[in-house]
Amino acid sequence: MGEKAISKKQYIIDKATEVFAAKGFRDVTMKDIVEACEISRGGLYLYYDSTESLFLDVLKAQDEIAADRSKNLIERLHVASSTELLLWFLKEQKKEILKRQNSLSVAVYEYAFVCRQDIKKNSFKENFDTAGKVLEMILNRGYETGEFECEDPSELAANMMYAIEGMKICARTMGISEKKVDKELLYMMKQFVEVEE
Amino acid sequence: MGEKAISKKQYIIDKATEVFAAKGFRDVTMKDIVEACEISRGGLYLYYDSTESLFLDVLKAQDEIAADRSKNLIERLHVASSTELLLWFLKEQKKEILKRQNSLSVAVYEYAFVCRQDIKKNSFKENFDTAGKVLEMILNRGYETGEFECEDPSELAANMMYAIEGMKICARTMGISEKKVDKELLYMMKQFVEVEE
Amino acid sequence: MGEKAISKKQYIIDKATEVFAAKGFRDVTMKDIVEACEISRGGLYLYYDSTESLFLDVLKAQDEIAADRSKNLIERLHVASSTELLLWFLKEQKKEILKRQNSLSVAVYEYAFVCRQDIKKNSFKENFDTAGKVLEMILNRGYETGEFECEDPSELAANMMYAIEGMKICARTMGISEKKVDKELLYMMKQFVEVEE
Amino acid sequence: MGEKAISKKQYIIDKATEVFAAKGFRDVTMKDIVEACEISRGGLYLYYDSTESLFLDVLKAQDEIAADRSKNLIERLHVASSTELLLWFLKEQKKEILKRQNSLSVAVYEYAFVCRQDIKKNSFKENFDTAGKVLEMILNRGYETGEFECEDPSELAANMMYAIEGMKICARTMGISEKKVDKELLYMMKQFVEVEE
DNA sequence: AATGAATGAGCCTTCATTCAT
DNA sequence: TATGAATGAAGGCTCATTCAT
Repeated sequence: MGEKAISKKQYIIDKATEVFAAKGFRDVTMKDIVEACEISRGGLYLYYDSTESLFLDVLKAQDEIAADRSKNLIERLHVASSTELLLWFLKEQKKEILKRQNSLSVAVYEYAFVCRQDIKKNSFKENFDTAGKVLEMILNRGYETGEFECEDPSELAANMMYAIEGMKICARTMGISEKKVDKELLYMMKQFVEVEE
Repeated sequence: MGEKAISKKQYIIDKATEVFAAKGFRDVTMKDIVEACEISRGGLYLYYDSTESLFLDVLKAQDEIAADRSKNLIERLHVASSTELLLWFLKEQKKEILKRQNSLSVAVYEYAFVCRQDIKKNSFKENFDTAGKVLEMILNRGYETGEFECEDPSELAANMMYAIEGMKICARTMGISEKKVDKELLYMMKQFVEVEE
Repeated sequence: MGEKAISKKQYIIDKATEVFAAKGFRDVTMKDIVEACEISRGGLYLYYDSTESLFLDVLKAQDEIAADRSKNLIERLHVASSTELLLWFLKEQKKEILKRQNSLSVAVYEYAFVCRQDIKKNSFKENFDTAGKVLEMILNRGYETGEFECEDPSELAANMMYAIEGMKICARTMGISEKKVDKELLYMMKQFVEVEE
Repeated sequence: MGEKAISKKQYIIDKATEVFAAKGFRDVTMKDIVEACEISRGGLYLYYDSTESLFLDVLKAQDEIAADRSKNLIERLHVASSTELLLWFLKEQKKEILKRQNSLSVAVYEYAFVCRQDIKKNSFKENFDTAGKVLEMILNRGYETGEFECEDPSELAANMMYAIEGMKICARTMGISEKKVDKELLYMMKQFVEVEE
């Protein structure tokens, strides 16, 4: 594949990302993609032969973006206080929880429900684990510096990640108010850090 | 609608429940239902004119089952220790988290992603809230009897419910081991009750 | 068929007449009839096994009504002036031309387009011919009494009937104003009788 | 739409015209069209998404043909006698009245019964009015040249058009003999022009 | 006579996928 | 590479008609 083909592929991925964010995974047809990209049906098939294969590349691109973010955060680990980092992390999570429109998360959930198990392992778990590891790092450091008071940062991180994931799905299936999210995040923090409200 | 029609409807609901549990919501066609029920296409349309209307009745039937369970539990509130009840509750949740095949939960998630907002409110939130209230009741009682040591049973219940929901969705999207579930449930309990492992 | 059955049949015909008048012929289903009659599907089939056979009986009933009307008119032939009778006749026709809602005429047209040729002959032409004969009678008598000035009452009657039929179909396909109908009817009359406007 | 698509569309219109002429409007299904065109179901939907939209294009094509004919006639207005033109006009009408098979007129009637009022106005009335105007032109000119003896060419034209329309519908609903048509047309002419039989 | 649940043929419509250009 | 017309399988839905009760 030449350079040109690569940039064309990237173009398709970018456009498709918007489509999946707007419509989820199941409702997206090849026609939707074709129209969003303003290319021909046959043209799309030169690069992707199903919405699934395209979505996998969309996910991969998202993974890279997420990985970049983590790297940025990790670099900041030593120039900011753990509390600052934690607040930043939770703020990001809150944003993701409440960002109901134009978020890929519904597409991701939908895809996870139908896709082959082995693919889930590769492309999916990673995202969740990466965030978990970042949180764990923050907690560990806070524990070391004495900012946080927790017995087992690893288990705490897991617990928090599950609760955050729970809020995310609740937001998308039954709605959740910003106030409730704040309350819950605050509750979690109080378990291991002094919070001035 | 006569008695016969009601039992036929119940028959369809039962068969459909299996289908939805096996295939989720989006993949189920009227044809699937027809075949599962071994009736004619037109015959099904006498009772339901879409998979959605049928699914709503399936949910309603599930709600009733869940309501019965809660009632049973509440009746036991005063004959069992709070710790016993809590263990029972978490065992049930664990079962639901790990029951990956033949569970309606994926169908419910999928449906929640596409359905009209007002229906979510009615038929969906309820399920989550009911479980939350049961847990809150148990925690409250444990707090009163001194079995549990928690400051705010209500917020604790919310936190636990979100984490449980998070595990549920993780189990369905990326897999989760029984060991991990046990670990997480144990972690949650340790926060407010002495546990002998 | 017993007396009871006859009256039941008449009941069905009456209800069906309303349905055909409201929906034309093609759009009427056995279900429509069943609902209008508030009887069971099977019950209807005891009497009629298609909308066509039912419609034929509806037409027959209409024919009888029309025949009665003609008889009444013919009896009046000698007690009213021809001009009076002509005016009455045209007034009736005008009513029929403009009565766009709840008229059987669309159903009749629709049926005529699809039905077997031999049936048309029997049940259909009659209606048109009966009206033509009545008009001819009136014209003849007016000619005899010197009220009308026409060379060939028979041909005049045919001409008028065609023009009236033309207005009827135009009213149903493209609309026609009452003013236009009046103008046209007046034009026809002026050809053979003095009209004071 | 490229040139190719236009000619394909024209091809479909041509085949569909035959189908509508043979079966009327209501009985025609997308399947009928597909089979007549020998294309795939999906292929037809590329061009038309209902028998109605297709029929409207069929009508449009017919309108153009009719418009061409009128233009030809009008050009002949000054090179032929009005009597000649009138005879030509009536001959055309007679042809249309008696052409019972493979005529679109039944489809047009049927369509008019079910279509939205505003469409009738546009595509339907026109046909009738165009013919009426042509007739009026002929009559007017015959009046001016002294060939015809009529007081009000406009009203005469209207009267004749209604009678012709009446014959057309009678031909399709109850049958009409050629002899009768001739007799009626002759009768109409005699009212304003000397006819040698 | 009467009921109404049940059947299945038949039409409508969409969409992934192919292929000649 | 790129196009977009064409295909046909698959699912949705309706309705005349039957039949056990």
